[in-house]
Amino acid sequence: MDILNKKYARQGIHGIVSLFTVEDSSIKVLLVKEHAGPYAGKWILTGGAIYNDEDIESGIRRELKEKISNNDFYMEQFGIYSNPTRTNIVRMVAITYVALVNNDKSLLIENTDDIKWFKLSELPDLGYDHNTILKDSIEYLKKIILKSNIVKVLLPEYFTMPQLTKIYSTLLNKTIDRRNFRKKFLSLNLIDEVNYSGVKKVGKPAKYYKFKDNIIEDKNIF
Amino acid sequence: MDILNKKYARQGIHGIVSLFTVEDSSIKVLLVKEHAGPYAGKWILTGGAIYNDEDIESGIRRELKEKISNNDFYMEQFGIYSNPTRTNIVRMVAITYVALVNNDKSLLIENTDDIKWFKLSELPDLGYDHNTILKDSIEYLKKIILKSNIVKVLLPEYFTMPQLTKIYSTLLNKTIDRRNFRKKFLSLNLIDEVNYSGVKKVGKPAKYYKFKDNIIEDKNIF
DNA sequence: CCAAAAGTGTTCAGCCTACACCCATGC
DNA sequence: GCATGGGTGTAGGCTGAACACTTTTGG
Repeated sequence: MDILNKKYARQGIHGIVSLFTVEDSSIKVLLVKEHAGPYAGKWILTGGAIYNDEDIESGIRRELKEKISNNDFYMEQFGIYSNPTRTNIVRMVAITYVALVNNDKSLLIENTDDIKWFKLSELPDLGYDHNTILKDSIEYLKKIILKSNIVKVLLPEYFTMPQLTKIYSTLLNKTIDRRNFRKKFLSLNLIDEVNYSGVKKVGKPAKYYKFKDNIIEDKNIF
Repeated sequence: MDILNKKYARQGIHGIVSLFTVEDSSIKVLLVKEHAGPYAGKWILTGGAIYNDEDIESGIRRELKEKISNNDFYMEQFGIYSNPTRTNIVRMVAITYVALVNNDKSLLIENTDDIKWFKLSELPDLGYDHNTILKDSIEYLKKIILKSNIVKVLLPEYFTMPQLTKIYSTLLNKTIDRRNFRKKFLSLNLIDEVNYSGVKKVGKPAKYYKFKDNIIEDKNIF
């Protein structure tokens, strides 16, 4: 490739990530406010331009490190947006990722007005083509949680069946029969029962479980 | 993005495609011989650098137009190879596609020694990281043919159940029960019976079918 | 009539769904 | 003991796999 040829000059790669979490039974996505350019003032997805000497996943993790304190998240590439008019400075190809992170109150490094978790039911209009990317991300997320144990990052180490059921029910946005879910999930052999007693509440106490180590499989959960 | 910043300068995008076809009950992939650079003389997958003003799919179709006469192929993006050391001139991110095309003898525009269809059982060692990309392509191809009617491009307009079964059996590299396959495929509602009589052979004559128009769905075929 | 190839029907097992029922706790 | 919530069991329907049987042709 002739690097001086105008046809190829001035291309760049954007790594863009839809980082989701679940809090109070709703899904939230991390957005930042754009400072400059044609979409200044608009909310956009996180990520940014990738350096020459890093792969895309590293670039995204670098960007997120500046924004959230928890770096233990699940991440998966799902799309590409290569329309040459999607940005108007230089030609940028967007490589898009879906990510999941456990929420806790201390997650955001700076709790300013320029970075916030948004409920999916209260989304603003996003800059660039990020409305489309986010919509596609949500669709993709629903698909992949049915095929692996990636919700692991959304739960504490020890958790109960009702907790697990609730996460799935929230992410899929539908009611799930707790009795059938229990049987199905146990049969997948992804979790082990642990001897642990949580905080006591009304009703029969729930058993606690933990995910087995390092299992990401392609089984269909539903 | 500051386009003069060295961190971002000199990046480019490769569109790379594993173009498959089926001929004589075997899968073949189109390879070209590399002329220059560190891998000169090696066989590699088709594709190339994407121009500033085109999206990736257009770039790949432009490249393929120079090589094959039939432009009616199915194409789907499946991967990204962004390791910064995968090429050694400038930093190139590879966006990879799987494609399927109907084979006929006049397919190749130039029938030189520098472009050839290779059976998967007789593959040479490929240049760059294309061995990996091709391996991943095959895996991906097997997955997607179970979820849509993309094999349409591999068949004539009117075809029989035995023909269809054979294509699937070849692509998946396993034996398929013709009776169960027939029932399953018909229930998907992707094809219509047509009133047509093919060449007569030994045995009961097969019914002919054609694909319905414009259906690409996410049903699971197996 | 027989072989060959295509098409039809039947049976069984496994899985999902929808529920009824039982069990352990706090008050 | 009773309300609350978690855990167990069962019956019906759908789907896929295995395979016996029937149909239509050529010779």
